[in-house]
Amino acid sequence: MDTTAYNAAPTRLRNTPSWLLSQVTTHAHRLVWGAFGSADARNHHYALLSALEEHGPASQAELGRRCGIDRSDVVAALNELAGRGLVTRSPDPADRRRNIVTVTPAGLRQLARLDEVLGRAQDELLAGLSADERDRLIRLLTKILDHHAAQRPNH
Amino acid sequence: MDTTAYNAAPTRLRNTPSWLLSQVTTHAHRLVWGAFGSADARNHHYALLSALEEHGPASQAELGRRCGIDRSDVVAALNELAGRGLVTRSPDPADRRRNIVTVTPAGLRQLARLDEVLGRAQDELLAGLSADERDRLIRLLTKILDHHAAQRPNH
DNA sequence: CAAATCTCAGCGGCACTGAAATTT
DNA sequence: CAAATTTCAGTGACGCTGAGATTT
Repeated sequence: MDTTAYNAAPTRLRNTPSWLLSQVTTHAHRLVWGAFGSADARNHHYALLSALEEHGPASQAELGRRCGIDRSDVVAALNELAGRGLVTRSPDPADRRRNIVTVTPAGLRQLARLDEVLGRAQDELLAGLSADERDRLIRLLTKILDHHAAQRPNH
Repeated sequence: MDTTAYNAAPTRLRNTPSWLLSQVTTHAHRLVWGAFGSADARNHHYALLSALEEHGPASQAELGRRCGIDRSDVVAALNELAGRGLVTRSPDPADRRRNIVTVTPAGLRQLARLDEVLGRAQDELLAGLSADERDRLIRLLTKILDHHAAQRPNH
């Protein structure tokens, strides 16, 4: 007798892309959460540190746009990062509505740590796929994302 | 100047499968939520109705296992479905720990309604992909899911 | 006794809304 | 004036935990 959950899932669900996506994303979330938890971090922290490392200092609104994080959640995540000395917030003299957020050396070290544990989580997540299949998956997901980004520029 | 969010996303994120998955799943959730909302339903409702339609009456624990829904959330969703006459709960005479959950004719009509709106949401979600690419995506996601189901039988 | 089932109360990450205060 | 930015308070779907009561 087959006792696995997914093999017994209703045909309707197994044929529905959005259901497959959410199931796989749940697995991914579990793995990444475990990996980041060992470094006391969350998804938003990694995204924000990545954006700051790649593009340099930025306003909170810009960070939110780049990472696809709501303005409100950017505030909360930056509070946590700043509280631990991983980023600094300073007023923008050129536009006093804005904060300029900058990543600190400690923030860059944390990012490197997260890169490592995150890589291992990806390997676990995709353990069932060949290198070719992983490439194809990334390309397909990127294509969907780009399509919707074109339909729905910024939020 | 390019003002789209996803094209500007950090390279680290765009190369991380789990991030791509969660972004696409967020889009999917928005579309499906909108579709189901027009029929006053949620994801769990569709999953449970699907399982009942395909496999016939079942206990709550079995429904949870089949659909990948936590026992606790099964209770809540069935409360809502039963309250609207879409399923019935009756004690199992053969094992009095269990309820036997059965879908009603109204539940089947609701399922048919949901099938229709859900199909349109999938088309929107995958509008950027060819039929071939959609097939490939489904196969890749299924392969990941089956791999983890084998590693992690039930829950 | 151990294990399974149903139920309830509650938590936490994440996406999101609405509104206020400030500045452009 | 309208629009953008930061911030806060709060909501809601969803995954999950722990515990109690009942039954096998």
